[in-house]
Amino acid sequence: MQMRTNCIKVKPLAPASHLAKIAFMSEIVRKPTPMENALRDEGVRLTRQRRVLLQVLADADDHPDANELHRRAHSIDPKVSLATVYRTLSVLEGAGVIDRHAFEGKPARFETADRPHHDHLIDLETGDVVEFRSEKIERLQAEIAAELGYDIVHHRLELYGRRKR
Amino acid sequence: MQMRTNCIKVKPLAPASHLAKIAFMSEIVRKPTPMENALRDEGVRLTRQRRVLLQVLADADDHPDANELHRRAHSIDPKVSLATVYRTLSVLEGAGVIDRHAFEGKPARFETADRPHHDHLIDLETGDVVEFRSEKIERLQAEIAAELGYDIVHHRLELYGRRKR
DNA sequence: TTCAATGCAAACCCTTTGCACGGTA
DNA sequence: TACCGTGCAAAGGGTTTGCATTGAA
Repeated sequence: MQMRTNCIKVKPLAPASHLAKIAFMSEIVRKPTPMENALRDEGVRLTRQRRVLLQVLADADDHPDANELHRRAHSIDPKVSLATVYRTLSVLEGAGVIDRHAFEGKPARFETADRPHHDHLIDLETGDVVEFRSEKIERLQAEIAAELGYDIVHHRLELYGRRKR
Repeated sequence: MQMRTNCIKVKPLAPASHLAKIAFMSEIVRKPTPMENALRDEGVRLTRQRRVLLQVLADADDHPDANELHRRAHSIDPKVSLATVYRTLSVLEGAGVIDRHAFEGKPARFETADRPHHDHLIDLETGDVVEFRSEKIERLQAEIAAELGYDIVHHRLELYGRRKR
C-alpha cells in the first residue's frame, strides 16, 4: 500500500561499485516523508533506527506485529533492537501516524494511518487481514452510542471468517 | 444476572447451628444447573472447584477477568487455585457456556453465554461494560463478509466511549 | 481403583523499563 | 555540548504447563 517507491535522488546508471556511497548520499537528499514530518512535529529526534522503522512500516501492507517489524528492520540495519521498535511504535501511535490493532488477544499488529478509517476481516486460517469500510455501520454505531448516553471515542469491528469455497 | 437463586431444597426454619450440615446436604439434592449439564456433556468431571466457579460465573453481571473470578471463587472456597480457574475457563469456553472477550489488549473478561448474542460498549473511564444488540448491524456484517468472499465464524464489535454529560 | 483434575511453581509470551552508553540537534 | 534515544538484560503482567498428588466416578 501507499507508493513510497523512491524519492531517492541518485544519478542514473551509477556503477554498482558506488552503491554504498550513493546510499549514504540518498540519506541526505531524500525529501522528508509525511511520517518523518509528523515525528519532527512531535518534537522527537529522527534517528537512524526510526527512519528504518518508518520505511518498513510504509512498505508493509500486511499488518505486521512488533516482532515481524523488528525482523524486517533488523535485516535492513542490524542496529535496530526490539526495545526500540516497541518504543518507536508507541511514539508513532501517539503521533497518530500508525494504528495499533489487538486482534483476539494475539500480539498487537500495526498499520500506517495514512488512509481513511476502516475495519478488518481476519482470515482465521491464514491470519490475513482484509480491510473494508461501511458507512452504514459507522452511522449505526454512532446512533447506538448516543442512545446509550455515550460519546464514542473509538471503536473496533472485527469479522473473523473462513474463505468461502 | 440470571436467577440461579436457590433450587436448594432445605427444610425451612432450620436452626442456624445446622448450617454447615445443610450446606453439605444441599450439594447432594440441588438439581444440576444448565452449565453443570453442559460440563457433563463434555465428558469432564464435575469437581468442587468447577462447581464454585460455575456459581461465581452465574452470579456475575460485570464481565470479570480471570483474576477477579479467582478472587471471588477463592473467597467461597480457598481450595480454588488460579491455574484451575484458567483451566476451567478454557473448558467452559470450549463447551460454549461462557464467552471470552479480549477488550483492547487488556486481560480477558468473561460472561455466561446464556443470553442471545450482543455487543459491548466499554466506558473508558470506569471500565464498565454496557451490552447492546443491533439487528441492522448484524445483518450488515453478514452482507459485508459475503461480499468479501468469507463466511463469518464470529465477530467483535466494541464501542469505546465516555459518558455524555 | 483409575485416571482426570488439582495446586504449586516454573515457564511462556508479549511488552515495558532501568541503566550506562551513544548519536542527534 | 546537552540530553534524548539506544541496546541490553532484567522485570512485568497475563496465561499456560510439568509434575507429583488428590479425588470424582
